[in-house]
Amino acid sequence: MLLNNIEIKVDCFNLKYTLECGQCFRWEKVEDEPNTFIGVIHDRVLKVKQDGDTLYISSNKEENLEDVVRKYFDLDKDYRSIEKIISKFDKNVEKAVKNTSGIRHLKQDFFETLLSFIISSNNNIPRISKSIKTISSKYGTKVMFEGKEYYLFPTKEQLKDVTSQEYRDCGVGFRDRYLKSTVEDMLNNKIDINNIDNLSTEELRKELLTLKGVGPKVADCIMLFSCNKDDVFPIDVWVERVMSILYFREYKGKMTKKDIIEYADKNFGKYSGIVQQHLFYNIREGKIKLS
DNA sequence: TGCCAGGCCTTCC
DNA sequence: GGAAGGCATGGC
Repeated sequence: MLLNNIEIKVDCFNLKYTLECGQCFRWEKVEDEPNTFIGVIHDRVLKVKQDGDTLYISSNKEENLEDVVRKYFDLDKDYRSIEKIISKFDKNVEKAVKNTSGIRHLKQDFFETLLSFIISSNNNIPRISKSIKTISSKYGTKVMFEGKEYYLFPTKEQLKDVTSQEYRDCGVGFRDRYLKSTVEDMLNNKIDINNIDNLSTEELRKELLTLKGVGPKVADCIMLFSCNKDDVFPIDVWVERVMSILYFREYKGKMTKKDIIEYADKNFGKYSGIVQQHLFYNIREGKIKLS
């Protein structure tokens, strides 16, 4: 038993759904320990177990542990009320939320999320995770936890001299030059990360789209999973699929991304991102049937 | 073997 | 401004 174990009471929170719904890539399920995950976030390793309405947390770093966890898992937002509100949008959302209640949007590190979702484009989750793990172990800071080595995601300074070829050696494929270019831009403070909270969703999207490898989908994911912007609606192949089935059946697959965004803005509004995440997870896990 | 993956960039109209 | 093609790599 570690000295820095803490317990936190939670409501409307599902650890498994939150970590396995595709918004993060650095958590692993612990074998033989039910509902327990280990992940590297920000400046530390976390081991988190959920048992009912209690989280049991240990870490290699005690400093501000509860604050870090509360912020990372967005524990101070009232998701129970939000789920109640969005469940009234329509029967599809109601059913999806019922299936995957307790998904929360993480507040992940901006730089890590930026690079992770550049890597995610036209890629699959296992390979994305593998590439990020390789980059971290090559260039990030080593930390020890429970006798094992873990690596923090590298800072932009730690990636300063990494070449395109070296990124490619980490398995990122053609995205190598996007990473190189974006790291350079971040080193030159092209985006002021201290000012992100002061920007509107539109202002921030505009800035993100100036980075190589960041298109509309990746920009929306970054804003949703690291900037607390809940009013975005990232559209990937899965979301296109689920929207086609649930809301655009008469279009027979001919609807455009613009059609989908307009529908989300009009019907899901400032909760678009939360609705999106439930729909995404439902279709990907087969909880909504393809037909 | 061919298709797909949490798309984006470039080129060409 | 929109459409089409190319792109690394691993899993199935």
